Amino acid sequence: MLSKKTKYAIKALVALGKNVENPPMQIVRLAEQEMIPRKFLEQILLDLRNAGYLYSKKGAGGGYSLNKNAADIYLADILRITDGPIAMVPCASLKFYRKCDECHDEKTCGIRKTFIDVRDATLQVLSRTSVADVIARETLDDLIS
Amino acid sequence: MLSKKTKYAIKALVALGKNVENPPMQIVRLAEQEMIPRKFLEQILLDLRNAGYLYSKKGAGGGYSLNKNAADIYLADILRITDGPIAMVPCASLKFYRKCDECHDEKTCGIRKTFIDVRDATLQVLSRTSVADVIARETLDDLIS
DNA sequence: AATAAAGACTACTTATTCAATAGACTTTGT
DNA sequence: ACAAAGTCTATTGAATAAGTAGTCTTTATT
Repeated sequence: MLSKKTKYAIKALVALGKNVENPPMQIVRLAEQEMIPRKFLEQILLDLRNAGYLYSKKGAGGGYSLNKNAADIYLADILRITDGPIAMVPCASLKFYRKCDECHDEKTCGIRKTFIDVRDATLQVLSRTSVADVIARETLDDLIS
Repeated sequence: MLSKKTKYAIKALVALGKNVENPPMQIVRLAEQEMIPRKFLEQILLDLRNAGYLYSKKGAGGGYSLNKNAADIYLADILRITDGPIAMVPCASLKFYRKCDECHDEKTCGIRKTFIDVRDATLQVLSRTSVADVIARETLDDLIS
């Protein structure tokens, strides 16, 4: 399951993506609008900022805005920042590889191979879906329904 | 991440799948062989049994064996027994649907749509991979290397 | 019939991780 | 100078996962 942290991160990015024409958005406003606990959101935004996805400005009139085009922010990368590995077992992780405690011989582990396939299938979606895509999908259905 | 419970479950099924020509295997033996805490394994096997995947026999000479052909035991179903939903968000789950707390309007939720795609991609692998496949993949590489 | 070898079931405890909160510090515009 | 923002680290509380314990039931063997 996705952590709340990750859900909040995605929601924040989507909100900032929609806010791109306007002046930077303050944490407090974002927290209220998206119903995210303020101090928790603060940490999340900080992580995203330190990873280069957000631009922030201190002081009066400050706030947060996207530091990249929404179309260049992929969910896979966000998940990795907030939740760590995408693979379901550490030994199948691309970016956070760790040996499984339970695993004797990784070379012949059928479980590992299967979960590498799962990881690839997951990434097929997540590393191609951007914040812009998520926004597009929302507004698309707004129009239809 | 997969829980240890699920990893243990898969390992147990694989071990029992390999043991299919022999008399039923006792919990204690299985626990030793697969390095799984005995009492924890006991619970796991019970779950798998109650779900119809294992046959068990009490008393002297008793033990556990598969109740289905290993080729008919799919990982997706096992995961659901031991870990619950496969989807990364409850609102995208096929078998364990629940509304997300954070979600206002599910109909237009871009996050939901994306994670339905992820779920489908994951199931594409997990609902086609059986215990027999896992075993095959192990022994296959035994031969090659 | 007695006994021992197994599994069945339920309850409990402990450890770990997640979610949230708190507070002191820094930067910047007016 | 001051207030409005973000920065950063530490701590607390809650939930879940992992593991443990103990008693009950069934069955094969003698």
